[in-house]
Amino acid sequence: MTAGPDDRTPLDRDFFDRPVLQVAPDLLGRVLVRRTPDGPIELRLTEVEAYAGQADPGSHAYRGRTERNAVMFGPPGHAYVYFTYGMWHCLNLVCGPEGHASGVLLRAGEVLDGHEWAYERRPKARNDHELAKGPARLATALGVDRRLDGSDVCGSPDAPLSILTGHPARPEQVLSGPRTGVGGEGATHPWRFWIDGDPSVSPYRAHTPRRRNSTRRQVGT
DNA sequence: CAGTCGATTCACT
DNA sequence: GTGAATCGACTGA
Repeated sequence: MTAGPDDRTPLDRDFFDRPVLQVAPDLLGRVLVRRTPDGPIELRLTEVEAYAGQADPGSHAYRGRTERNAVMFGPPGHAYVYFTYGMWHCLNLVCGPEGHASGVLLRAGEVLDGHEWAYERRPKARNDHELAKGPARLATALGVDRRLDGSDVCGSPDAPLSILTGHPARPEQVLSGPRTGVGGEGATHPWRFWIDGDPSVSPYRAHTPRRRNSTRRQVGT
């Protein structure tokens, strides 16, 4: 690895003001810094997914702007954090021009620093590679919740979240495939990107339609 | 206003 | 591989 002098330079907003399919793979190998009162955690991104605005049936922005997804419609370089399954958070980075509502879901990464704090939040992780192996695990390890929704990742160097240049993955290291857990039309596009062979990359799972509510069990034959 | 279900994870068979 | 956990946002009546 050639540790250049610029690898800790924050990415500027122009980096995110590009088509999401360009930004997403380009985020691999970059370093996400999460600063908390406890201390900083640094994460090298190894897996991401692209969500392509209002035209994308798999995106939260598909049915237009709501209170929850408002940040996606705002300027690039901000965090979109949502709460799901009643217990998890997931972290996205908004990209493309304002109003375009595209974003990149940060699905996995390798903890480079701050392991102590990451394990404190993820006591079930059995090794370093499991700390942020999956989008909700990543957000948990980093202590990210809805309070960080809208947070600028291209802002001050003391901000709660920022993205550094890192060592971007070379194109030949990057693989792509269908998005995890996305069903219907949105399942067909290979808009999930990961670093080939990295142990922190999460396993692929097809979309699983939820079972019928048990409070309304089926009656009759 | 009630019903449905989710860009998931974990325990268990 | 299957099912539970758990709650807020969204949908349609």
